[in-house]
Amino acid sequence: MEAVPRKTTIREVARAAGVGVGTISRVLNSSSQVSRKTRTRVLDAIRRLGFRPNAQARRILKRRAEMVCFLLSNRDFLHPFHARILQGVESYASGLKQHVLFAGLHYSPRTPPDRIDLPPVLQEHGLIDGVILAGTIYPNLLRRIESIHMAFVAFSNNVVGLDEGQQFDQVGFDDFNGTLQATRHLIGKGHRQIVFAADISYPWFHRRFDGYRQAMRENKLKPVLITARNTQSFVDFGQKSAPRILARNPRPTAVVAGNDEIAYGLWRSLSRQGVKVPDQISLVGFDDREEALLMDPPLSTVCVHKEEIGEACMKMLLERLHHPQMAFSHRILPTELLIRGTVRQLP
Amino acid sequence: MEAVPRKTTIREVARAAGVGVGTISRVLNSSSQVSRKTRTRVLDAIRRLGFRPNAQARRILKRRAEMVCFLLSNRDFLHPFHARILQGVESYASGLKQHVLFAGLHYSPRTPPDRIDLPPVLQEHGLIDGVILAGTIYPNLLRRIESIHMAFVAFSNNVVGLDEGQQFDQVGFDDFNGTLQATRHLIGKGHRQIVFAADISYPWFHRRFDGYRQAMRENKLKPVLITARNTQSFVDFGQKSAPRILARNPRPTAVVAGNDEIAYGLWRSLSRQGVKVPDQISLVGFDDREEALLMDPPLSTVCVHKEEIGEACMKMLLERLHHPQMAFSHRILPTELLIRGTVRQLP
DNA sequence: GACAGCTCTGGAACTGGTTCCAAACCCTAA
DNA sequence: TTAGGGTTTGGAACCAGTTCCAGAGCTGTC
Repeated sequence: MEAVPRKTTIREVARAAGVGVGTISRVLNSSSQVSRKTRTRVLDAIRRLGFRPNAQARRILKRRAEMVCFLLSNRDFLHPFHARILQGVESYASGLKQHVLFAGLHYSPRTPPDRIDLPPVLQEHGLIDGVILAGTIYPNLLRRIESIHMAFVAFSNNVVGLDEGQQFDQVGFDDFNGTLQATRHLIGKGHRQIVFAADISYPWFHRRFDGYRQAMRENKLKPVLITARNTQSFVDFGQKSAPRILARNPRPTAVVAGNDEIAYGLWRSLSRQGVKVPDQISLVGFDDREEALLMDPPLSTVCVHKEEIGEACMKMLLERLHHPQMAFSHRILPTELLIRGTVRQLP
Repeated sequence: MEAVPRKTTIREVARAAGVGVGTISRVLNSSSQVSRKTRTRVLDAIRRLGFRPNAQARRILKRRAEMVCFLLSNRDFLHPFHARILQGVESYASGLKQHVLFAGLHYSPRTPPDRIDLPPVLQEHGLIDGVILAGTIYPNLLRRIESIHMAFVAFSNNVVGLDEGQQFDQVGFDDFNGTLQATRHLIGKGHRQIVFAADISYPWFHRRFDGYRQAMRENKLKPVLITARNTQSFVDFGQKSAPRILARNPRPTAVVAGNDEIAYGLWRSLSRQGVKVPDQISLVGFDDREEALLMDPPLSTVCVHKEEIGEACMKMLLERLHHPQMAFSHRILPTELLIRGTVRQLP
């Protein structure tokens, strides 16, 4: 361990190695021709002086920050779902020597775009090359980001209230086919009385409902939507919708829940009333959140590869940065049905 | 919306406002004296040209990146516990116009310090001012960070295998007093047969066990440690320790679980065997994780203010940066006992 | 009217890298 | 020995800010 090697500059290294500053730069960027002899001499000096190039200085010239921001909007806590997307972004990014800044933002969908108070990262210029938008995204935020001419990619499943015309880069997963597949699976297991539980005023639940409905219709079955009122959370929604499901006549043999939290609430409420899952009622969730494995038996659910979403967002953002004129793209990743313990084969 | 205001520089603004570059800089940094008249003229030009100063350039001169890195070690996923710490860091930081980079790292406790392959952020120089270490921290990582002369603060509860001598800035919460308080609470409710369930080879569980033991001893009660073998997770640990608890004679009336996941596993296993919580056995957890509220009834647990930890880490790191010679500090935040539904008053 | 003392301002020099051009160098062939 | 080609190298100019110093401008007092 040597003593405090404070801020050695490229010029000092040049002097120590007896070469010009340009040569040091060439060695550092392993670009173009430097003779083997000079190269080792330079590398030696670098090691001796404990030199590490100042990243900021390079960035000015390169006109690239090699940094992107992961912006989580309107979430008061970083849920594992988004945390995994963030991790996907980070692990892909770090492989390409790109860095990821984390920032949070709270705003109202009704604030005019130019009034949205962006976090400090987005106020400065040149700090980041682009943004990945996660959390709930309203059109005014999109317009705000556009107005500062910042490249961005949005995680599209939580985009709300978008006027059709608006075009931008987005990555999401397939809500529709997820429930379509899950419902077909239930039908394949002999179920006929299948209901769907969620509040379809959320656009993603609406898409999931459409998938469920499609599967029901193609089998000439009647789709039924179950909702609950005055709920404080998705788990609560699940709990409150349980009695409504049990009250139906004939009683449903299976439920497609809008997401795993609803499924969890449903399961808890059902078990409390002595209704066994899957013996008396089968259950399928969506998202593959932590709750799925906390249930007993573990929940069959539609799995979303969150890290992959993050990776795809980062990849798309980099493409945008390299080709600013490129047409906008919307990538939809497939989902996967995870068969665990909450679906029973009917006789 | 004006058309593409690409990279306006301070010199262009100076020309537009008919002043020198120094004046622009002075206005931007709201430092020292600039006459009211000139100031408004400059601000006007800035607005007209849509000028945003380049952050990188300033950083070189200021010798401050105004950026720190949140480094999550040896976790293959960003658990809500750490996610909340990250959010605490970010929200405090952004108030002070500091930025937070997220990075992950995997390493073995046996890798020699200089062999640890740090993420790109830490390899460059001047990109960040300091690091906040979260996740599992072994001594070799601490030495590695020290060797690159980077300021850091560690979240101390997950520091493992530390030789006493090593000094560094750390923030943690009070494992010992948490279980001490929780156990006293149980005793106050009339419980006498209380066991503690966790694998105390983890240092934090050992500290929690010590707190439990202290409470038992000061009431002349015999501490009992319950463990389980071949477990895949904490939840599994809880499940597997349930039969061991029930097998004891006399049967315990209460359990202090090492954390909420163990408590959850315990609860699930107990309910499956028809043992009611809290009617037949009381239960207290630790950490106040999501699982606590997913239980039925919700779990009484020792609450840790995670955002506060993040905030304290950031605050301490900034102090270190301003006073590099300052003595090391170790801040221990208090915990809070959350009384919910899993503790019964004994007659 | 001269001089002191203050505030305000312009712009050169600077930060620590990269880029590029011209010059030096090396080797081969005539 | 010299010309010609490619390779390697030095260093000035640059990027987009900050800092600092000298000087301009203003006011007030003797």
